[in-house]
Amino acid sequence: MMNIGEAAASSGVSAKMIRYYEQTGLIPPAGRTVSGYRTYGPKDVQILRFVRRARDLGFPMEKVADLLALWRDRGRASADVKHLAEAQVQILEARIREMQEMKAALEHLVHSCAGDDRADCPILDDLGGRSACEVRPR
Amino acid sequence: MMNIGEAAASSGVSAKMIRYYEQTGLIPPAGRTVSGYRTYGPKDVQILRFVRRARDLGFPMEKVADLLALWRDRGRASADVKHLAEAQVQILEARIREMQEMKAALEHLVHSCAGDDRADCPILDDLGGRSACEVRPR
DNA sequence: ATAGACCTTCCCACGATGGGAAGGTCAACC
DNA sequence: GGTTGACCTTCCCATCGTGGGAAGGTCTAT
Repeated sequence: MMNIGEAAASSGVSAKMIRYYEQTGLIPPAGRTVSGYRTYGPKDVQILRFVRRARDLGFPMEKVADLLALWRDRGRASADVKHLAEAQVQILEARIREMQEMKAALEHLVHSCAGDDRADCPILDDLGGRSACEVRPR
Repeated sequence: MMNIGEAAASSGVSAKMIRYYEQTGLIPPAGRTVSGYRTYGPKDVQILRFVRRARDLGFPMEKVADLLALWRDRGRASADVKHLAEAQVQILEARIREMQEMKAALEHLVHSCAGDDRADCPILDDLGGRSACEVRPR
């Protein structure tokens, strides 16, 4: 059994976040010592690592909760897990595309700018609305 | 001269955001009618559009403020603008890379999962920590 | 016994955005 | 003139996930 600090160190989730996850119900309340300290066993650390890894894959907390529920459910269908993962892939793809568009637009402007000590600057001209080229409403 | 609603419609910035930008000092305080309504002229709308476009390129508000300052500064060096833009490109690249890594890891897992009605699921196994493959600390 | 490293709860902040309440104003129409 | 509906104002709250820090309690080692 370990303190929250040790659990944090061995799971990669900060103590702050562990408390937050507990508070929001993502993870079950930790055990407590008589003096009120939270206690964690290896199984709890495994749960924390699970959360950490799912977050590293970009899942929002809500989806992490779904994944945890499936993890606990011995009678789950792997298809359900796969669907969650595929949906997440699509979300990532959309974000990547969006940012690539930004990057392309920005690089275009960068290339057109001399970048010297003169004031003339196509980047500012463009932002100022000289040639409208809507990127896409956020 | 127009109301905030019209300024919002013709700049693509919501009325809420226009007030927020004013409150945080990103844009100068709008004029007011005797009854307290904010008033906007074409120049103000141009500023709003500038902000909108810079945000569309992913610049955080702080950098938008820098860009606005350069825009107003007749004696600027275009190199300063270009540096801001290049830094932003690098930030976008970093984010894109990060998300591509997530996506690749996730796709790998997706491909290894049968996605049928059986409980066996390599995705959950991986999240559960069976085979560690750190993605990278956030 | 005291120091220092831990823990607890509680509140605040971020970045940008939206929602909504409570109340004032304007324009148009009868 | 009066009413209606669309606008405007300010103010507060929520998001999402994370960190900072204060005020106070606990544990461990010297």
